[in-house]
Amino acid sequence: MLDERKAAILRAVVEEYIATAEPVGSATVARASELAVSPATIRNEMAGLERDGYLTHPHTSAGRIPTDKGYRFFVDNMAPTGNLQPGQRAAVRDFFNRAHGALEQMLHDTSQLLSGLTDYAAVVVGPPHEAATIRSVHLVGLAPKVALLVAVLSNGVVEKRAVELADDVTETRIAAASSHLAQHLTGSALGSLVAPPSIGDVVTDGVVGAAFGGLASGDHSDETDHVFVGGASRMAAAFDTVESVRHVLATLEQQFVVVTLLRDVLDRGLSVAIGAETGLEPLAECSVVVAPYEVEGELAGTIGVLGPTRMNYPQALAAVAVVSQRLGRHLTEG
Amino acid sequence: MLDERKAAILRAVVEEYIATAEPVGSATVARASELAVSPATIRNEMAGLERDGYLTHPHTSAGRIPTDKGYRFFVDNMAPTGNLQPGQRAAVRDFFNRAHGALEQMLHDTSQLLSGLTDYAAVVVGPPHEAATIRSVHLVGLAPKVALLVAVLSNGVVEKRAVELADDVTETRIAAASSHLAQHLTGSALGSLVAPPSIGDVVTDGVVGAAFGGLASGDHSDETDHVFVGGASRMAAAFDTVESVRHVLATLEQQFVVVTLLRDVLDRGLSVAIGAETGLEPLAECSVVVAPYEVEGELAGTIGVLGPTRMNYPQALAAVAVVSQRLGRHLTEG
DNA sequence: ATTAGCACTCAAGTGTACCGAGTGCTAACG
DNA sequence: CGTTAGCACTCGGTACACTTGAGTGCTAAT
Repeated sequence: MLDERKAAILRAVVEEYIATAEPVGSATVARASELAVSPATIRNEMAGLERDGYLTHPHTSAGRIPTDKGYRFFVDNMAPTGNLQPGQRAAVRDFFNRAHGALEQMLHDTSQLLSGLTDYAAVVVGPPHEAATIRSVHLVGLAPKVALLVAVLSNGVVEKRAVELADDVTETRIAAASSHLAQHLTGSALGSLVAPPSIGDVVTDGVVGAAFGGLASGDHSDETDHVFVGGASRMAAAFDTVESVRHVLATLEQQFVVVTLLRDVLDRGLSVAIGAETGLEPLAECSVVVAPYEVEGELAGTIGVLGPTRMNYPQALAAVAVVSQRLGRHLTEG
Repeated sequence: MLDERKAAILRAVVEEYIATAEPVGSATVARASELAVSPATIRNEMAGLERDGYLTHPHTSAGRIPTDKGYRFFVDNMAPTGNLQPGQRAAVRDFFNRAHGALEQMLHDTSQLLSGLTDYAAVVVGPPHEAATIRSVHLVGLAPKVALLVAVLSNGVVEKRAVELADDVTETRIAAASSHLAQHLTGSALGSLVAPPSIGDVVTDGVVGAAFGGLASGDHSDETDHVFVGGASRMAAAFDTVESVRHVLATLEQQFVVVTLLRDVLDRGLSVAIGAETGLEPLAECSVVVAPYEVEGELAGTIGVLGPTRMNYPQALAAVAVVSQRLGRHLTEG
């Protein structure tokens, strides 16, 4: 553990570097920190911090910049749990008061909100579907050989699956299958479906089977369906080479990877992953701040912010905390 | 109009610049073009081309690069309507044979495909909803004061709208409203809906009205709902400053702008918009290649590719043409 | 009309010198 | 003994001069 003064110096370096993106030298620290000591003393201490792996040196005659470990210490031991600026607080409140309807739109807009608050990219992962129960199921014929299964879930999500039909299934058979499905599936959780019993008619049974299979099998692809990434362009500004931007963008485009990342971080009991801690090569220069949100007391989903390792952690933590909380409350009530 | 030789030289410059991204000089053109003339002659001609606005000069001792006008001429008069590479042809065929079900998933995947073919960003705009007819409508109660209206359209799209209810509308009233809506709206086009007649019960009528209002009013936001942008990270590689990338990204994130852009270009009867022709400031360094696709003979939607002005037009045109055609055919059949 | 020849331009690369920010070390200080 | 002033040292950045070479535009010869 670091002694009092080393910690203060580290904090000063981190805060300064976050603000300016330039290596910070002993003089700057002496000025910025509350410590009434000379730059020389600061230098000695910084040498120690470097030996212990909290700081680095781009080159001999430059100031210090934090390492991942340095950021980690900063976040764990002294992130001031910043508050949002009053204007931002108001923006969040406004946003959630102007309650929009559909869940998916809501999550999408939330990712925009969060990105706007932080000026980084924001990710919002919707509630998993397995837990939700089915409120209604309908099978609708579309074309001669294809029908669409539409299920409305208790959380407001609408799941749809195309169902391939054998040749010339009549409208009435589809209707029969539809009501049979509705009768047996309504009320059960998507994660634990049991196949409806046979109805006697072999054609209808086939339709029911196909439709049911679509619903049950689709589960694994669920996660992919409701991830919303907002403001990717904002985080571009935080990097200085096109290559870095491309790597990060490419990663953000893989929804599955993003979802996994957030879940991983949460599973490890963290709320921040810094640089290599993300476990993803292309995100080596990035940090992620995550928070779960709860609906009706149950863990429902995750939100997160992705920015450069030198992101404004206090601000990002505050934004994520506030938004996750309000989002959860909003979804619980509405 | 350009004489034979000038055209050949312009073509050589454009093709070379597209390939190398470096200003091309008279010697290179003399080597690359079929013309059996000396660099000096080429120089004279290039000076003419520059005077006429087809080429520019980054600086005195550099080669020439095409202007927007130069690209325009190239595209209009001699884009070789390139063919896809055999491997890519096969990839497209494979893609459309492995027909996935739901329309939206399909469009999303198509944007990925197109982006993969061209290595630029791809945009796919789905069919407008107004033309589609309603195949089925259901109103599903979600929470005490909120229900969800779900409409399945003939093109396979599922529209959903949250409907706010007055206090304590009973399940049976919702059911009544649902079947009343189904009875009167099924079969009509989303663009020309007429309000269902009163049913006698004032509460139920209220629910019906609210639901109907949601459907009818939502039209304008339709376009936003089904634009799919794929491979934005790919086009990052084509630019050399982070700023450029950010501008383009930010534009691509505004779905409405993207849709409008594609429609505008098509409305002007173009299939390519180059640089300033896009009409969008942040896309000054970009070109867009678009094509409509038809479902059952009717114009249904648009696809497009967005890349740098020095994009590989023949390739992009070929890719867009093939994909739009196969997409249309696929949607018509399936 | 074409082209060889040539003077000219200018970006990019190279070497040198210098500045200055910042360090690490040492010796003095309280 | 911790702190600090002083100082030599390091090294990236900038400025400048110089060279190189790609490429042009013009002119005069073919």
